[in-house]
Amino acid sequence: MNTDSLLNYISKYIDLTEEEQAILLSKIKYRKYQKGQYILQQGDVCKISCFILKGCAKSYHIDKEGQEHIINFCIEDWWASDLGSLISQDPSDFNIQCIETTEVLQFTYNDQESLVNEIPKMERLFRKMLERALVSSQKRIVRNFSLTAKERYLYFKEQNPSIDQRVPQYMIASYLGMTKEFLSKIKSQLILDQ
Amino acid sequence: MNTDSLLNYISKYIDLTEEEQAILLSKIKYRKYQKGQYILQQGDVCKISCFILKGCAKSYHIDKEGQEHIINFCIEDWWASDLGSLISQDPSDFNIQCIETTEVLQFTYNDQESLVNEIPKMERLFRKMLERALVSSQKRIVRNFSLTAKERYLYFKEQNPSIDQRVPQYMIASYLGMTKEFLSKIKSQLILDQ
DNA sequence: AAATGATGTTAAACTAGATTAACATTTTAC
DNA sequence: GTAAAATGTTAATCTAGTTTAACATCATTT
Repeated sequence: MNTDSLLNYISKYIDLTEEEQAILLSKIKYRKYQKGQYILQQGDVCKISCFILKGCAKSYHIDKEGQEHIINFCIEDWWASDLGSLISQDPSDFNIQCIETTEVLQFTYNDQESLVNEIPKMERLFRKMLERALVSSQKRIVRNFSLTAKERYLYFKEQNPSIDQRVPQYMIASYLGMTKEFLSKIKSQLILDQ
Repeated sequence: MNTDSLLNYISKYIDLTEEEQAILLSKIKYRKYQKGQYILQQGDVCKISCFILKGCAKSYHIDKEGQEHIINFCIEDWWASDLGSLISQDPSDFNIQCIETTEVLQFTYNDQESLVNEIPKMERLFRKMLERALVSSQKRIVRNFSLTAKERYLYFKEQNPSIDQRVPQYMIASYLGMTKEFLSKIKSQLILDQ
């Protein structure tokens, strides 16, 4: 179990002693998912947070018309979870499905809460992570309202060149809130523009 | 300075001793804004968080076409701030303007950070607040993608009947990501439907 | 009570993006 | 290496929501 990238990630926010690191790691479980497998299925209660070591997953919602809406791509050094379901323990509205073979370090919400009690400064880590996630979520709402489909794609591509390469185009269209046909049109226009 | 509603709000998340409450209150400043006044202006660095005691403010972004996009309505027992600017100390992309005479309890980010150091369990409060805010922000993104304009309005009205009454209709349209003319059309259709 | 500004309505013309459907290309599995 | 599945493209048609513009109503000030 390679825990370096998790410890490295955490060290950007807080300093942990060797003992604290040991406590943290004692709560963690390594798991490997094959492409296509679900980390979470809509309707199930979310029990875990996953730190992605390697691979890629999509978290998405299926609406009442059966349409898939991608909320996030989860890649290396990101977290995959449904926070809403995790804290309420209500059934989730989201699926999290691996679109590549994906290796994660996971811990349960209970372990996360007891971790916070044993190592109070972990609270600060989670607070800082949540701050950043909230800011980026709010900014996304603004972009969805104020940018055209083309502008949204260009922004996405600029901010996430690696995801743009890595993920099928129809999923990017879903993430950006447009149809795959329209994104295809946008891309062919962009080539003509050059 | 009436601090009951703030203390009551906090008590839903954590228990503070009398001394801790005193420390908290020592960092807080009461302020009254008149209708039309700005708590924050786009381009300024956000220095404070405001807990709303009474009144209502809108936080909004003005895009490059000059269009206003309302991010949130801030009413009693909510917070008004631009977290992104507050944590980065970069110029804000948002305005927060009072649409009623508004009374707030405010504290600076520095005071908030030192508060967290003096009373570590405040970290938990902020974490829990952020968790809820992030969940609701993510759910809003999903709604914006998966619901029609009419459905978004009906959901808003159901969840926020008091804001629907209290705030001019054209601002609600902006918050919901549609034009005021289209919201007007939706509402007249809804009356016919009955 | 008249005037001004803010808010809300209606309707016609328009458009960004969706839908449908047929086809092309790439990847995967056997 | 070929069939099947997954992904991407193109184009015609359609529609949810925007734009524009004129008018109506309500609230506030003098």
